[in-house]
Amino acid sequence: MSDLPELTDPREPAPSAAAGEGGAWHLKDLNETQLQAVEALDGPVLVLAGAGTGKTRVLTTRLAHVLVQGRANPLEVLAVTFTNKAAREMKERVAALLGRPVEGWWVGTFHALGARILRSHAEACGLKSNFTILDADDQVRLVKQLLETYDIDEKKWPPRVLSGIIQRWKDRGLTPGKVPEDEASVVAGGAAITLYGEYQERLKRLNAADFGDLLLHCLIVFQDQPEILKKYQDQFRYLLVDEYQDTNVAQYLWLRLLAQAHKNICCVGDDDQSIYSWRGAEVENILRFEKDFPGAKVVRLERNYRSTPHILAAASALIDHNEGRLGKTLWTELGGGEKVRVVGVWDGEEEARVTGDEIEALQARKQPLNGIAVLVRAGFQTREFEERLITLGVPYRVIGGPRFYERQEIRDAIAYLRVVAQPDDDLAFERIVNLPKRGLGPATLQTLHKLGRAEGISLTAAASRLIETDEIRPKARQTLAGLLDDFTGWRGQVETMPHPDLVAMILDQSGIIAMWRASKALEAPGRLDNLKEMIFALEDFEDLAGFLEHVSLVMENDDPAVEDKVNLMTLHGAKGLEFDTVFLAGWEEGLFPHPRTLDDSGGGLEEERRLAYVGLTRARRKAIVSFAANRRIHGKWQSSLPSRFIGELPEDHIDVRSAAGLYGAGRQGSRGGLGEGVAVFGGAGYGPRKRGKRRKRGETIDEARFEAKFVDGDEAAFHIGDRVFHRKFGYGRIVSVDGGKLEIAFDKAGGKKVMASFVETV
DNA sequence: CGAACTGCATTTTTT
DNA sequence: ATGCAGTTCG
Repeated sequence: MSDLPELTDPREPAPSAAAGEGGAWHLKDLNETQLQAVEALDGPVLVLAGAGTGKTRVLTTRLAHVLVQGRANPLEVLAVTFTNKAAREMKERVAALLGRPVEGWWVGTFHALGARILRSHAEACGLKSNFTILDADDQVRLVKQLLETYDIDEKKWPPRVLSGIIQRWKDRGLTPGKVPEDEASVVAGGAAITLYGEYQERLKRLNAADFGDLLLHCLIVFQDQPEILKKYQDQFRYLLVDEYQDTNVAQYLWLRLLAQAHKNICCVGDDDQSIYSWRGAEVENILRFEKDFPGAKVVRLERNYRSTPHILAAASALIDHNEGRLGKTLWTELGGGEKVRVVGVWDGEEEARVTGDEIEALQARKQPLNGIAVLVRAGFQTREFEERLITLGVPYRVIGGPRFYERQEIRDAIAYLRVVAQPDDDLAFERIVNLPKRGLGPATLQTLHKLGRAEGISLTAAASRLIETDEIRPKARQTLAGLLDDFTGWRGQVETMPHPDLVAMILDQSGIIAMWRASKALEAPGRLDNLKEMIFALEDFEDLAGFLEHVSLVMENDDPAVEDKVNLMTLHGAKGLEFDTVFLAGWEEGLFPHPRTLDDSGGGLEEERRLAYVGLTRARRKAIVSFAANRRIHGKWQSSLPSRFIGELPEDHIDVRSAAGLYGAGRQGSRGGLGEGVAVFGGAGYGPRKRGKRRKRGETIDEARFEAKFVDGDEAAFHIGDRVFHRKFGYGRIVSVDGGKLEIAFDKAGGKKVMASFVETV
């Protein structure tokens, strides 16, 4: 395990039938099955693409092939993905294959394409073409409002939950009228269905659509207006679908309708990588493909170009425990490589320490940090690794954190823009009517709501009427009039002023810039920076509307992976990525498989297992699975057993290094090789030896050991106002001291709460 | 209006 | 433990 294994030619170009045929330059480098998948242009095709089998290459080559062959022009090709990232990649790679950019084609996410169609036919489902797209946050707010108006107990039916229920119905293509009786009467005591109807009414009134509507409304339009459907059916000669195992019913119906005329639909996916059932995905779609599209050709991509034989064997054996798979047998011609390492440690801290040491060792051997990932089941688990990497001074990035456009100040700013662009957008109006504080409190808002509801008009409209009356106090009336004037003024400039200037002006005149300037909150400077950044980002868009569409549909996390950093992310976040070395942390019962998934009769467990499979198959050369015997979850210490998935890994392909006794005695199906007589972990050059005494399993751990870090640390040496240095955040000044925690205003990174042990005075 | 207090839940995440 | 949301008090 000193150096990475020598691999026999990782990217051996597969000789194939196409290689020799002149002219088909874009087909060279494909292996035989890949070629089949690319060349089967007529009729329905299902490509079962195992992990690491060159799925993206097939997808893009096929698209290029359709165009090169002159089977269709770009307008006649529909290619759908789930993420903007995947869509972008597809565009780039096809353009690269063709050696020229492609214009006007229909490549995008389901939602973006749905929105594109809907903008042209909005009136067919009761919207105007400038409808607003609501994000998850808006959806919940709206549901909450409805709960208040209908006096439903929010404690009993939290808005988030109800919003989720509505969303799931939409995922299944169900309008309020189509939800089955028996289901409707049961869910949330029958309240959910009523709410769903009202919710849809409200959306229409707001001239808004949520994400689910982008597809659902398309379906309705297609159903009510066959001539519109026909137009698109005829137009799309070739359809290509990525990650088919992740489609929900609405997406399935949408695709099936559009594919009806030419039936040239190619779906690519892997049932073993279906990990999104909780957000409406139906594996059944892929399992049923051959029935849905009679005469479908099925191509299995089974040759793996990514991982070593041990990793592949371990992953295959694991996933083999699932039932109802379409079944694939991955193989590779790669040679060499280490077995999958399975590491048992005492607790989460040790897990982080050991992982960190291993990463440092890789770093010392000049392995790029970008090629290293630590994958965890749940987001909170990244924290321990972060802390460890910070102390080691190893650069890292956390993938999947909060996103730019979800920040409060950005959403506030956007709300202003939304009201400018779309005066019916009550949700946005409400968000900013009293922001910054201008004395338009709940009383005024209530009056507005009442009037709006009575007259069936938007809040903006209600406001302009209200200021003509004396139903509200003169002061509020004046302020409101001023605000409306501002909006009118801004709207008047939309056409004439460059939009970044306009937005800068709006942010200024609205007072939100001044608000943050005046704020003495720790994070205020950072917020101002973000607002500036947003104005800067506006340059990239044609106009305000284009920007708003981007914000609603493309809430992306584009972290340019240019810097060399270790990647920390959840298993879900890792799908579609690959790394030389993958650390799979926290493989314990009670954490992974996650208990919340286990009640659902077996299906949940299988999805967790697929998640494990996804994790393992991310690794090119090295996979290290770890589990801790003790872990603190939600502030409580608990001891835990190794995940059942560890027991499902084939003995011949794993290398177990666990401290003796860390496997609980009660572990079922434990094999002799595990737990007893194995090299005691820590004896083999694994960095600092544990201090403190060891406890018996099940006994509460010595909390003092953790306290100690702070007590005998230099906490006492910190005072408010001190200048300090932090490895990650740089220089800053202490704002408050709370035991082992410091609040620091960093010069660059803004306000943060950090552990005293991670900073030093300067 | 804002600070302080209380109760409560706490997987995964895209669009 | 922690953070968030809702409530209460000054």
